[in-house]
Amino acid sequence: MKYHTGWSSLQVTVENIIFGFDGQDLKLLLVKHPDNTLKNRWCLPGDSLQSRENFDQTAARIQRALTGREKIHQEQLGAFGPFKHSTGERAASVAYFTLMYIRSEKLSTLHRFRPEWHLFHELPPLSTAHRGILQTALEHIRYKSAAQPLLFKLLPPKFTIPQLQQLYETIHNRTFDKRNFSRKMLASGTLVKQTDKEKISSKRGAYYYMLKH
Amino acid sequence: MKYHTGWSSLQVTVENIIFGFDGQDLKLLLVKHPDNTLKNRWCLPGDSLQSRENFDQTAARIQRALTGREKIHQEQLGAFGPFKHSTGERAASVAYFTLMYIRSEKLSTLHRFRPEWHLFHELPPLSTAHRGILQTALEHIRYKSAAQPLLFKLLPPKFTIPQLQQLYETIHNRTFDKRNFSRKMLASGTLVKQTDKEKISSKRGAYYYMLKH
DNA sequence: TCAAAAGTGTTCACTGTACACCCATGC
DNA sequence: GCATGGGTGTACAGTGAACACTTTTGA
Repeated sequence: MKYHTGWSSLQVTVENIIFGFDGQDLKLLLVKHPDNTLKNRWCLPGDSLQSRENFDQTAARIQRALTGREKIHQEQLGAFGPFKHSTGERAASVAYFTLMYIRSEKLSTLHRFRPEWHLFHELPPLSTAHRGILQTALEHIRYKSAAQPLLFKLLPPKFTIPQLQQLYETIHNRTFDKRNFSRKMLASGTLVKQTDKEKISSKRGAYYYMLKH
Repeated sequence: MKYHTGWSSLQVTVENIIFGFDGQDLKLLLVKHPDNTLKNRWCLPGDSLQSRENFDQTAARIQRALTGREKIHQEQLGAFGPFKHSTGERAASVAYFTLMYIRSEKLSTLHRFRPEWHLFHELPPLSTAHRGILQTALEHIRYKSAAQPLLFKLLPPKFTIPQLQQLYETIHNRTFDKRNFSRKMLASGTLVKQTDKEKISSKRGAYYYMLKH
């Protein structure tokens, strides 16, 4: 055992699972590489560390560069690998996930890697490593959102209970009873009913809610 | 954003939080560096990756080398850093925790880094980075053991309910009602009562239990 | 016989879940 | 006037938490 002597160094990238919700569908942000080996292949957005950055800061920078937004909820999932890449190089990933709501701006105009939102239920093929990371992210989010108000991070400032329920059902891949669901959410005491309604997805319209504070 | 080109490589070590329980006290395995800069300072055991190893394998190797045992429960906590070390180098850690019971063998004879079990309540001073990792490990284990039968991994094949309760109380840093505690543990259906008793810690003696299968 | 730890039951509040009907509106 | 999705209440079971006394035995 070498023990902290004879350091061997490693190529490390920070990969980002960026989930977005537009009030209707759950989506995942993917990019297309401009380099040769992975041309025309959709990938999780990622980058290596810049000098003086730590992992958290790198993940925040990537997310900011692609989405144009600050202060989005972000958590680390862990370190994966090292994998043997198709290029023959061995490299490791530190993976993060991000939860955000999707405003109407087009992403593609913002960045040269052509970031695009993909419907979560219709994702293009990803590499094995990226599929593994995505699977881990999903399990993590399911587990955590069962106990904590995590999924609110995906919602816009104003949202309806049916939207919230749809989001939970997509993530957990099951249905919930709407009476029990709304009772539980309202019982948390963090939702404030607004006076206006969302009238796109139904004739009657559903009241908007906002988070307290 | 460089995006997977112009790789910058990083010095990465795998650090291990190895918890042990001897039926009485919770302990943490620490080592002493043989090199100059950190001489006579207790540290978390860690190492860099050997060629072809992934993070899981490195953690397993370290743990095997120090404890002489295979197949011990091990989970990744995540990636930390990069930190600026006292040597001036920037390096990152991937941290793992391990839960095991302590047999009677002396560790110190097994390894040149003088691994020793330290009482969890009386740890020597550790570096800031290592203290942070340890804190994360504790929170993770508390959170997870509240919902899952994680702490059984710390127990020897034969154990008593009072030992199990003491372990939970140490990890969670609180007391539990012994009637509720034993009822809940027995209700899980995974404990098999033995016919013999542990008679060291009380005159009456406490029945041993084993995990099913 | 006393001290020290082991063992054991009941009650209550809360939480999750099952389940069905009326409401408001645009077409 | 009807189809579509929004909104609401009740009953029951399971789980977690509070709480006190008897048992065993070594010293």
